[in-house]
Order: sequence, then structure tokens, then C-alpha cells
Amino acid sequence: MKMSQLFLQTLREFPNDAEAISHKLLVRAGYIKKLANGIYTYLPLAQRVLNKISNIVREEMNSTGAQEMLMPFVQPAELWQKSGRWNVYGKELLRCVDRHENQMCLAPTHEEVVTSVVADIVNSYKQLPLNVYHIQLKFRDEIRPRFGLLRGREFIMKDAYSFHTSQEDLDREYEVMGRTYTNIFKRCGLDTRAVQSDSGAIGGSVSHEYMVLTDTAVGENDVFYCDECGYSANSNHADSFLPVEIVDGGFVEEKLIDTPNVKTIAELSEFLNVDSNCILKAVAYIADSKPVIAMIRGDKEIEETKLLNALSALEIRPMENDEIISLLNSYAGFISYRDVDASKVKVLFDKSAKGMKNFVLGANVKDKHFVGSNLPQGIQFVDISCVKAGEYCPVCKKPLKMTRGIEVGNIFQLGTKYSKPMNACYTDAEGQLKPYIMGCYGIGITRTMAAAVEKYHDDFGIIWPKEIAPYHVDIVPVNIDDEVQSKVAYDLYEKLNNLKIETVIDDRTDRAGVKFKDADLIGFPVRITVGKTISEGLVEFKTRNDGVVIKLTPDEAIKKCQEILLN
RNA sequence: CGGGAUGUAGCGCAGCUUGGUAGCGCACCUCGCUUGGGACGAGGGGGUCGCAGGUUCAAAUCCUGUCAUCCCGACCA
Repeated sequence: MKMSQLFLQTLREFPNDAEAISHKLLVRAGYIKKLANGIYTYLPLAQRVLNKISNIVREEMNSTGAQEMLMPFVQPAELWQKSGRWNVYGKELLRCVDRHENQMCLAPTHEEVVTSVVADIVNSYKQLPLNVYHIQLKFRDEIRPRFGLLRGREFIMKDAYSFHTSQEDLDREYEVMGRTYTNIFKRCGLDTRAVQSDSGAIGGSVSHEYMVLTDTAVGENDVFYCDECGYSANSNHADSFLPVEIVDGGFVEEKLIDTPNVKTIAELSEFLNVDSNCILKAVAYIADSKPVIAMIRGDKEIEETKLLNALSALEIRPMENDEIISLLNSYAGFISYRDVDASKVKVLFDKSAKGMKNFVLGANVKDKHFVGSNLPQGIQFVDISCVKAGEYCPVCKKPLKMTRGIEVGNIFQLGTKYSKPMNACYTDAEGQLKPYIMGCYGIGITRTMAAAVEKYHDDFGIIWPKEIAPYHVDIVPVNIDDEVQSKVAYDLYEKLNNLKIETVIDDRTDRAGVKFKDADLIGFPVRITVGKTISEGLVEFKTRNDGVVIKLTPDEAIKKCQEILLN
């Protein structure tokens, strides 16, 4: 490709509306262009990167026996009503109506379609197991798209779906997919960690997320992990062993005391001169329009995803102050589980409350707390708290570490969550109708591209891993009008391309500085400069990742390219 | 959904306080010159100032509404 022909524009300055470095660089280097909030055009360079990632995904998926197909992006509501998700998916599902007044939606995922297609075609256990996948657009109308491609509304995803006759066979496939995912990301130049996670709107029981670990805010997930035993989990799912399990508040008898204007745990802790873990905190929520009180030890916080799951609710939000008064007959800062009408208000106790004795508790009255309270017998405890730094691994009790992660892939065991309601069955060897046991496996192709940029860049631009770089080599003739330089450069260009080394020649008449800046910004793994050293028969060979420059003859440069760029 | 900010040429911005012919840098086109890290000179093209109302002889500028975008939060009593 001649640089003068390449459809792109590099910008001298970063775009103003981008925050994440991958977003800034992909826009500035001419890879993507925003059309609307969370919706981007992938320009030719980006398309090449996406194709490379997709091809790695294809090779690895195909090698496991999975088969590629392609499913529709626009889907009828009917299917989603059948699975029961039409009413629960919420506003992320972009709905529309066609000219015949049929309700339709843009695909946020493809469980419904694939289940219905397979149900029509696969009737016998002899046709199972099956794993089919496609690489296709998704649309999720996110509350807040951000960070460019990392959280867009429209994005490209590889999603695979497997169908089995037994849980054991699903377990086997799940293992295979897990290994395959690690390989796929490794081939893309990315180290990932598989972490246990909440299964969210997709549903199912077992699931793992594949995280690219990063220290920056764009890693939207907190990951807790243990170096000792390998435990790792998303914060929305992580469990922990508390440093202090049994806490005695030390108040010998229960008393009602005045705590004027002492509302927060920190204030209360200071006012009474007790540790925050001696206070039993109440947090009030509205879950699917019903009031809920979550009781938790004062030094711990509620993990709302866990709470949502514990309640089997679709939606939760913290209670407003006026609702605390009207629904709980209580007062913000002084809420208690006691004296609430159990038929109207659901009360949950986090497992952190289990070891508490003689603690401090709200009195459901403004400016009053109890001290020396104890829990009644027979309480069921649930895990609805966040893990905090300094807590211990739930498996081996060694200290847990935390980091941020970008989720680039996930795998789920769905079981019969979709096959049952959609009545998607096969006939087993005994002639019985059975619902398929399913798994699903996703990879964010566009997000993987952005994650690679997050991981590999410097002040000058992107540093692509060679496996997913849009082109391998950029040839820069310092002065394209110089006959000798031009001839050597074009000769190299032709030879490299003939060797299947994807090469760009910067044939523009611009000065060398412009070409060098663009080469660094775009992130070609190798740059070959044809300049004044050509008088000694030498060109300069520069690798982007380490910045090392060596002088070689053109033939040596070609050999070097083959050596480092082709496996 | 709350809070904050911003909408002026493809990109980055000034102008608005105090209304009076819409500007600058980059990019683009022409000519010259230059060619090892985003040169220089001269000339040129491109914008219904987010949109809709209102005030005014006159609105990018003042007022009202609206839409869009970005950031923070969805906080824990």
C-alpha cells in the first residue's frame, strides 16, 4: 500500500472528547471516526487490525471443531418474548417497529436466535455436541458509553454457542473454550487472566471473564486475585475471608443513647469511640419497587450485584430520604432492621454480621442509636458485601491482591436457561425429549483492539504486537524525489510484499519528520528508512517496540523482516 | 436518572463580558523554496456560529426553550 493512497488522516492534536489513551490514539492515528455516541466507523487501518484478530479467533475456534456461521442483526421481538427476556433486558435492548408494525430489536447478543435455529435443525442426540459461532455486530444501548471502543454501543463480537446432552459434556467443552481463549489472546499479544464472575443478564451458573490486567481507570472491572492458589474473581463476584471475623462491641447491656446529628459510620465511630466494625449498618434499597434493608458490618460495603442476585431482582437503587420516612417509618442515618413490617420490607443480613456481638445499631428514630445490641437466633446470612483490600483469599486464606481489568472475553455455562423456555429439545437414545444443555462464549473483537492499544503505546503512538498490526513494515524514503532512494525503496517494497510481509511505502512528498511521526503514531512494528546512508549501500531498520536502529543492506533488511515478522 | 462542563470550518481553539462585514493555528488547493523527527514564503477554497423561539434597526454575542457531546456519580444513611 502506498501511503499517499491510504484512506486516513492523522491528526496533529488529540481529539478533545476522548479520555482513554486507546480512544485518543485510535482517533488521532486515523483508525476510527465517531459517527454518534458510542458508534464508530472503522477506517481501513482498523479494519485490517479487526480482520487479524478475527482470523486468529477463527483459526483457534475452528481447530476445536466449532463452525462459523452468521446470524441476523435485526431480530423479531417474538423470539425474545419466548425466552422471557423481552421484558427483562431493559433499555439496553434497542427496540424498533417495522413497516408492518412488528416489534423488532437490534441484537445485543444471539442466544435466542441460535437456540431457535438449532432447535429446528438438531433433533437427535446423534447430532450433538455442537458448537457454532459467528463474528458480528452487536448493539447495546449502554447507559453511558465511554472510553471509545472499550465501551461502545455498537461493537463487533465473536459469540459461540455450544449444545450438549449432559452437564459433563458441557464441562468438557467449557474447559476447551477456556484453553482456547487463553491461546487466542496470547496470539493477539495479550496476557489475560480468567476470573470468576457474575453471569449478569446472560444468565446461567458458572462463568469466567478473560481480563487484560491494567492499572488505569479504563479497566472498568476490579479483579481480586491470590498469587498463592490462583483464585481470581471479579469484584462483583469475589468472596473473601475477613481479617477479623468475631467482633465484640464491648457494650455490656443494651441501651438507647442520644447520637445527635451523627449519621455516617465514620461520625458514629468517632462519637462513640468504637471501631466501625462494631456498628451494624443498615442500607435501604428499592428492589423492583419493593423496599429492602441490607444489614452489614460497619466497615464493609454492599456489593449491589450480589444484592441483586440474592433478591433475584432485576433492578435496585438506594432509597431516597423521603422513602425512608414513608416506607420504613425510620430516618436516614438511624435505620434498623428491628420493628419493620416483615410482610412489606425484606431484610437481608450480610455474612460479615455473623460474628458481631454487643454492637451499635440504629434505633429507627432521629438522633438515637442502640449500643450493646445482639442479633436474634436463627438468622440466615448471605454474601452481599464487597471484598476490600487487606482481606484474605477465601480458598487458601492468603492476602488477596486487587487490580483493574478490561474484560475482553467471557465464557458461560447456560445450562437449560434458554432451551427450556424456548422448548428447544432433542430426542435422546431412549426416545425422550430433552432440552439442550448449553454454553456460550464471547470475545469483544473491537474491545480487544482497544485493549491492545491501552496496553501497548508510548508518548509517540501505538506499538502494535506484530500479530495484529495493520501492516508489518513502513518503508520511508527520506526524499521520494531522489532517484536512488526511490528505486531502493520501491524495490524493497515489492520484494517484501512478494514475501507476504505486509508493507506500506511512504511515497508522500512530505519531509522526513512528517513520515517518522506518522510511522510512530500508526504503530508499524518495523520501519525501514531509505536515506543518506544509501550511498554506503545501507538502510536503517528500526523496531517500534524497542526503538533500536540498525544499519543493514536492503537484502539483510528483508531477511531480518522474515526473521522477526513471520513465524 | 442526578451533578458539572462544552457546542464557532475536517481537527484544536479565540471572539461573547460591553450586540455592528466570522477569525487564528493545523489540515486542504496553487506557486516558489526545502527534504533525517510534524520547515518556510506568497496566494486561495471551505463555516445557515448545535437547533428553535424571543428581545433589537441589527444576535456567534443578550433572554427562554430544546438537542447533542464530554466528565463525575449512580455512595452505601
